[in-house]
Amino acid sequence: MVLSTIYKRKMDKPQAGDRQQPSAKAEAIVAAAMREFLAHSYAATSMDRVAKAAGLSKATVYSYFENKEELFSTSIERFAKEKYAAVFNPTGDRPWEGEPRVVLRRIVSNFLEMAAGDPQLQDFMRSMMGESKRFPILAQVYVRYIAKPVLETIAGYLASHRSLPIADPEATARIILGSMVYFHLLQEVMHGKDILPMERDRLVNSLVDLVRAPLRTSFK
Amino acid sequence: MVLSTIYKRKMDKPQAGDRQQPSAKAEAIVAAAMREFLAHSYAATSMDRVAKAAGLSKATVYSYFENKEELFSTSIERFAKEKYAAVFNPTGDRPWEGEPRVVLRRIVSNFLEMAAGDPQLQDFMRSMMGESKRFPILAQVYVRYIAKPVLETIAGYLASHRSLPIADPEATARIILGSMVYFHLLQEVMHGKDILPMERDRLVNSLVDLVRAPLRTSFK
DNA sequence: GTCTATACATCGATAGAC
DNA sequence: GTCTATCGATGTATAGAC
Repeated sequence: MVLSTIYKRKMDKPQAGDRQQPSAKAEAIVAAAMREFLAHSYAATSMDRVAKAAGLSKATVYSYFENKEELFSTSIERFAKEKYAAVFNPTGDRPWEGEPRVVLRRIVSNFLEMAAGDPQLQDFMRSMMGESKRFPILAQVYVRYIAKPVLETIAGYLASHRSLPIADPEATARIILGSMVYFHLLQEVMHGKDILPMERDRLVNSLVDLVRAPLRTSFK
Repeated sequence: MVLSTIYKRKMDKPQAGDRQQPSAKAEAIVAAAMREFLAHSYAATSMDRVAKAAGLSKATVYSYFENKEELFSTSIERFAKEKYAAVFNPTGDRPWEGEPRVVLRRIVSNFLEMAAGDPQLQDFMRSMMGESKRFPILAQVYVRYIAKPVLETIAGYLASHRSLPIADPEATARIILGSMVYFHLLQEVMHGKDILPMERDRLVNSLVDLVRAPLRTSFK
């Protein structure tokens, strides 16, 4: 079930067309809530704060959303789907064209650079992880709309280039995405870059080596 | 600076020996706080709840710890250091002995199995990530006391077996640990195992392939 | 030293004026 | 429809009794 469909239902004579055309005011509330929730976490964000950020009174906010939990779910789900487009469509017009090693380098490099420079994405990861117990369905929105399509795209690419030495494309996609995300989590989200410094290119190089041409020398 | 050294200082005549020998009551408070904070997150855990779980009054808790933030930091830091021992010393008496592919398989397999069966570890990851903005120093405790030694151990192992086809042991250690942790985050923490099912062994096999002997067949 | 009782603030949510 | 004002609950932290 899509969370954004459970907007508050008014009891008195709902007009036809209400559902397909959310008001501009509801949009402003969601936009403000998105910013505030991401910046200060669910618990530390008061409804007064959201109302003020939206330029409305708290009562008005409550006339559009049933309660705090629904507003949070709606806002974060919206962000997840918008952000997914950014992650999924890397910069550059034809990111998936070219020689496989070049493509993989471009994809990984773009992701790491984009993630490191996007504080909102770091806050989003914090929210997702931190609230995944209280809002399990929201965590699954992340899995379904971000992780799953990205994994499928990578796995599909690996599988469609049979010349690559990849025995299990789906598992290899997990390795590639997992390495990137955990690198981002350690360096940026967990503030580890001063404690565990590492140039992005070293990770990129080692990941590209996953699809390296087999060596000709024998050893062991 | 180690957080656990900033226990509340009494203003009246501090006795020598107080710092090296925390009272049994302080230990009980930390133990109770650890359970409650991990189970319900920082914001959702009240000091009343901690006090009740410790079998003491709230005023007594405040006589041992300056405030909620200090108690949280102390408790989570304690958990991080205790848990580190469990992650770092996998079950089995000699986990690092044997043929490299066998060793790697054992290490990865043990980690994934242990992580999936430990709800407290999942809660710990949620807390670390979720509170990494409000408590950046605590996130760095995770980096310093868990991620760093694990990465160094893996990298050291890879580096000391020069026959392995590993160009950059430190970056490869990031790939191995990142793949394991993100797998755990997706499947368990983010409740993704029903949406993105995958047998652990498929990830294990693909990771072990990282140190595979180079193929003899040429292609492309 | 430990407890009970309470001060003080904040928050989610709503009633009622306009 | 939107606002102001407020209610009731809860939470942190402390004063004061014992």
